[in-house]
Amino acid sequence: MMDNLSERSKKILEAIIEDYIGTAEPVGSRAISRRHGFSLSPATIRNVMADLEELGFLASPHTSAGRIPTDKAFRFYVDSLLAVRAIDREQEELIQKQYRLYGKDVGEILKETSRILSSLSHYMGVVATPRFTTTIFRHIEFIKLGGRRILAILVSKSGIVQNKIVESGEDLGSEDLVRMSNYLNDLLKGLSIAELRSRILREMEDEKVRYDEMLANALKLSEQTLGENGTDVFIEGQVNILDQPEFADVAKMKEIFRTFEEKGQLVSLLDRCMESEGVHIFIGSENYMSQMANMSVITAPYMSGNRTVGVLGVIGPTRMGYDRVIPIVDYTARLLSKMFDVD
Amino acid sequence: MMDNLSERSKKILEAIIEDYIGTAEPVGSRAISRRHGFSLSPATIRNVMADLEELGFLASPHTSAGRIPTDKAFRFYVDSLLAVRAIDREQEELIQKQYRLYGKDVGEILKETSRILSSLSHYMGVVATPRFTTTIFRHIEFIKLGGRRILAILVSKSGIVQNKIVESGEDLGSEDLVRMSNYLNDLLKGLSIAELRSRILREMEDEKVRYDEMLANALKLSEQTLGENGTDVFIEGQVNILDQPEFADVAKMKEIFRTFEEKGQLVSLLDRCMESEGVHIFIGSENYMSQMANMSVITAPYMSGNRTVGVLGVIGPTRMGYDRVIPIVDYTARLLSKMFDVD
DNA sequence: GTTAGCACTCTTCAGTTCAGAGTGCTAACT
DNA sequence: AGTTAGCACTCTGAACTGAAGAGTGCTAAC
Repeated sequence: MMDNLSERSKKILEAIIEDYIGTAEPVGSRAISRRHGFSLSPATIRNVMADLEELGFLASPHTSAGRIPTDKAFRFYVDSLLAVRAIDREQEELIQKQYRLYGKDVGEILKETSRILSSLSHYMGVVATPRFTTTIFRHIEFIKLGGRRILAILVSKSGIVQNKIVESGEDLGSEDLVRMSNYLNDLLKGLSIAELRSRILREMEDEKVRYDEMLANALKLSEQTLGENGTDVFIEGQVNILDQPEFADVAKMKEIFRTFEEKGQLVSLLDRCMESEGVHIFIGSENYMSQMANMSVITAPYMSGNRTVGVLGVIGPTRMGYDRVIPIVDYTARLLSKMFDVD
Repeated sequence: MMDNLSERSKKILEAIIEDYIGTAEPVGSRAISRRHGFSLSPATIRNVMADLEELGFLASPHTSAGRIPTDKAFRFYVDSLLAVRAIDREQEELIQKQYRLYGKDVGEILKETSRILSSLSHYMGVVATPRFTTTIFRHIEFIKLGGRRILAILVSKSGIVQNKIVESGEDLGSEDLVRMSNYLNDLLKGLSIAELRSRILREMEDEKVRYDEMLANALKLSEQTLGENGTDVFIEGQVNILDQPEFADVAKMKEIFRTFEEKGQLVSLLDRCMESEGVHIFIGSENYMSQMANMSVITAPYMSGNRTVGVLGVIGPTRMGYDRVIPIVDYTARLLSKMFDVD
């Protein structure tokens, strides 16, 4: 689409975008003709810029400022102009070094991942916690707290732990709970969490369950445990965007922080990239959120085995250094996938 | 100390503080003489204010602005002038209604608590996660992940779950792990986590352990599990402070967000209130952190049974509505303690 | 001890001016 | 036909100004 740009126009557009990425300021014709070796006069550049504006790639804040690339320009840049570098050997090692796997729980690892994403990109790092439904069951355990409160612990094959306080209809002893766990662990072995529910419902119909109260209880409890497991998102490096000049304004900052404090919207945004593999890029208005008007999101799903379980990424201004950030996101997703690998 | 203020001076100081809490602006003599029924002329008020400034209770930003209460003034206000109201019946119900205990894990409950604190106070809510060392052991469980990676799950009597990925020296089967859990659960029953370590070390000396490799392994793993469990802090409602006029400045906001992104300092600040019961208040410079110059912290510890396990609180500007916030913090801490109650 | 009066200081805000940056257009050049 | 120099025009941002307003401190009188 729209690829009927002359070679020269493309070069100039690219130069403008790169200047803008560097400075966050409208770029003028003079600067382009001087800084890049075009051997064209500002006047000529201006003509081209006027054309590019016509086509919707550039916009001018006002008459006598330079021009700013539009979302459309960035999309074109990312799709057609950008040569994504492979990740730096150096950065690769940096990421690996920052990870310390052992002695941490999964939540901490995810938070750490988010932190690493933010510190390498200098933007915000986000990691959505694994959606439990896509993982495979490994273990369930009930522990008696006081009264009828029972702590249910659910573990996925890849080591993700979910625990919940559930309430049993009647007073159950510790031995009952152990029996129940054993029964369920046996019953549900190897199923995906998504399948669990229907399996449990089917089992409830079974004759042997109907006459064994304990089993019925076990199934009821497991149902409670599975009910609605929201995804959470770890956002780190929010301060980084305060360094971006385009947000150096109290009102805008408020809006952004408010957006990310309420994580619901972000979750649904990230969810969109769960399906397909590889790095996704959403530029400005492509996020369908007015608050994200000047922000881009670069995401990649991470997997456990061959199942996508979650998404991670970087959020920054639309004028972010895509060539630099894309490989970081990509590599980090691969690395995280490796950690959730079920050999 | 410094209590040799005349009754009138106190009244005036109180009026100034309350005005300042309300408006965040320097308050002038005229305003005081008018708004509060002092039947004193501005000139008289001015004389008193000059004295109060002399004594270090007031400061003037410049010649012709009004005056601002100092940290010392707020301290005096909180200690001597403030009549802490009991919590509103209405608010009490509001808090209770917002809590939904079942179907959540402890982490979510704490985050929720922090959210509630922030939404009721309109400042920032903070909740430090329980320090595991002060809780009582209930259960340990090992689950085999891939290879030598083992997921260790540790549960305290009050239902706090901690999980970690640990590495075993050799390849252990699932049955081994079950035996190990059973052995440890029996061995460590009823001990406080703090006592666990020495108990384990003592057990390692025991003859029967020396000749049973499995037991030795179990102890080693449990040691790994116990090693360094950092406290985390949930901070919610950071956006709320953006509404405070004294921070409506990009540089200050950056500083504040940076302070709270790095949670270490905050943890050590909160730790100071773990020892003694009841509500603690730290005003401005009392926090010994330059970034907290204009902020106050109101905290209260929460318990499990009769042991303090963590701290929660509210962070806001020094000119916060102490009379309103103190009962909120107090009541929330009690409520959270009740949830961790081991009947 | 209290207060009215008044000179003085300092901030804030609305205008105003001015330099600088960048554009768009026209006419000339290759 | 594409490229370029020249120039008038527009808009912003920074610096300066003056006036209004708020508040103080001091003095002298009540």
